[in-house]
Amino acid sequence: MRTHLCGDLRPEHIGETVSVCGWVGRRREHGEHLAFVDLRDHSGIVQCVINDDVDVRSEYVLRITGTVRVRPDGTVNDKLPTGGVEIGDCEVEILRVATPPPFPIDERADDVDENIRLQYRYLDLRRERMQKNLRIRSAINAAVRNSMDDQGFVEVETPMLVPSTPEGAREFLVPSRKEPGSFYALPQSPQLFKQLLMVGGVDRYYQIARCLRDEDLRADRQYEFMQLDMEMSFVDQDDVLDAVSEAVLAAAEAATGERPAPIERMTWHEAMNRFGIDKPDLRFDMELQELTAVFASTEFKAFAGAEAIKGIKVDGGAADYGRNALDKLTDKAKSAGAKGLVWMKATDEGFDSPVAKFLSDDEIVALKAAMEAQTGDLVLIVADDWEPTCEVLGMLRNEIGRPPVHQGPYRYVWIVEFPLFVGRDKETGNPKSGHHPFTMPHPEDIDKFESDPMSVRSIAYDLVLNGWELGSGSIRIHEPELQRKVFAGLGISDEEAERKFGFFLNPFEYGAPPHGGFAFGLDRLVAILAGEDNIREVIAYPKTQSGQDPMTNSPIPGDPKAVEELGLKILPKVD
RNA sequence: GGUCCCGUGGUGAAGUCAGGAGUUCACGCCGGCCUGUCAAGCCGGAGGUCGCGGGUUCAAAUCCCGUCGGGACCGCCA
Repeated sequence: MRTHLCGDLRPEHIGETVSVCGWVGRRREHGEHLAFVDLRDHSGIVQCVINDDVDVRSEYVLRITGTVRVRPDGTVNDKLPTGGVEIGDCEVEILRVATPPPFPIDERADDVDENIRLQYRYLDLRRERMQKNLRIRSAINAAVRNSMDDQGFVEVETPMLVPSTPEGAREFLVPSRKEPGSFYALPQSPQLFKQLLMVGGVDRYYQIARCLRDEDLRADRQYEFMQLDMEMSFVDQDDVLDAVSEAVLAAAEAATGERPAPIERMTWHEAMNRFGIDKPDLRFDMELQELTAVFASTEFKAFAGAEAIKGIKVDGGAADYGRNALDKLTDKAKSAGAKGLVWMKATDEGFDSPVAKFLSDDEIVALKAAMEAQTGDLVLIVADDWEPTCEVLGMLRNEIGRPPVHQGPYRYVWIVEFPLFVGRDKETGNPKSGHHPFTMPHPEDIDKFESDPMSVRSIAYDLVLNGWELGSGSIRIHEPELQRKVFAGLGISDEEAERKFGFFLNPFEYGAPPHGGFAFGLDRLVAILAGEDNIREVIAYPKTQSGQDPMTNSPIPGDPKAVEELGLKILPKVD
């Protein structure tokens, strides 16, 4: 039907007779015998000059055949890539008329209520922004596949109907028709199957896998999302990090045209200490400063005896944060678990602060030096145990200084040496897994299992980009001895382990190779590389925060017959 | 489960704090004029249950209560 794409026409095509197909973006009529039509397809728009009286309106679908010609002097449009040429002597074929769209099919729809964009997603997708995002996504998928193929990985598809697993995210359940009362689950990840692929001798597996989790949605979370899932045999941590880095850097290069520098590494402990979070955004400073020594012998009760005292400095922030704003920050700090928040505004003499009178002159001087505080700076201080102190200041640091996620340079970082155990179960008091219970403990820390379990590190790692967690992985335990030891640390008995994880661990008896792997979220990577703050913008048909699809109105009530056939009974809703 | 913000012709906004006739602006739409525009221009027109329900009031887009929908975040996401 067509010889060229609208956005591809250039002066080199002058004189050619071409056919282009697309939608009417805009028409400008100048009486009966002259009209300009901007015809749009995914490649861009081109101006068509129509001398006949043809009734074409917004979003009509046209095939236009005409001659490419140079635009008359003074009418070149520098804003358009095709702006040097136009199609003249046009023969217009109306392939389909169209109802006027509910919103303009251009960048002005960026401001339209997202619910309306999603209700008419097929129109939203016609826009340059969405076309660009879908194509970046496609390019990233292709680059990832190529990179994994080049590195000798084998793509294997794992099932979508899987057994329910006892731990982890809430699952979507699928009722079995043949066995009423029994259910499949949709996979939160191919974890079980990929590790068994290692037992199966696949050696290097990958999959661009759809994963599903029935947890509340966010800007960076959808019920269903895509992961580059991979697993490798006979490797250590460096092998996995190298392989994933290669794929991520190739994807970034495909999306931006520029290959990022090698990805730096940081231990979890350093990330917490310097940035107060395990997914630090390295695009801005405002690092946590160590103040414990400054107040080692303080009289100030809120600081005395605290395990850790740390502060952050907001350059020139004294003027920006009035009493009201500081109260809000304090509330936020408290709701994040802080006992309180001390704010101090640096002055020429010392500090303007409600607590300044409790501090000695030496402490004031030492504090100024430690924070490198200049007049006009705002200093925020938290004193508590080490971890909550770091976490609260990390939250405040992000709250105050973090740019939109797409802005500025891309800062990738590997966070390594995560703790094996994180927190304790409220009921049993047993430690909980940081990553999952099959994660390899750090060999140097194995003797600390009984004496100090919370300090045991693991061979688990996260990949972080601009403060977003892209994904995580670990070296897995492949020896039953060590697995038993970790289960013991988690308070899981042999019987419970057999009941909960036997189907997974028993195959390891047949010769599991040492192995490890990783999975990272493609939606998040695409969003950041496409300059979007929300993964819905890089997903063709996303769900709203309440899990609805305004276009299809799903979810919808089940057909009573189908429900009955599945052996289900719907109970009335209870509050 | 929680905190905060938002809901006004097809679209985006102003009006809401401080109640007084569905008022205003821009875009779009329909009709007319117009032979070089490009977010074309000029003239005219249509289009609204101010998300929904209740309350207060002589009077509610505006105040109060409830509810629905959307968004950001916390919890949650081994």
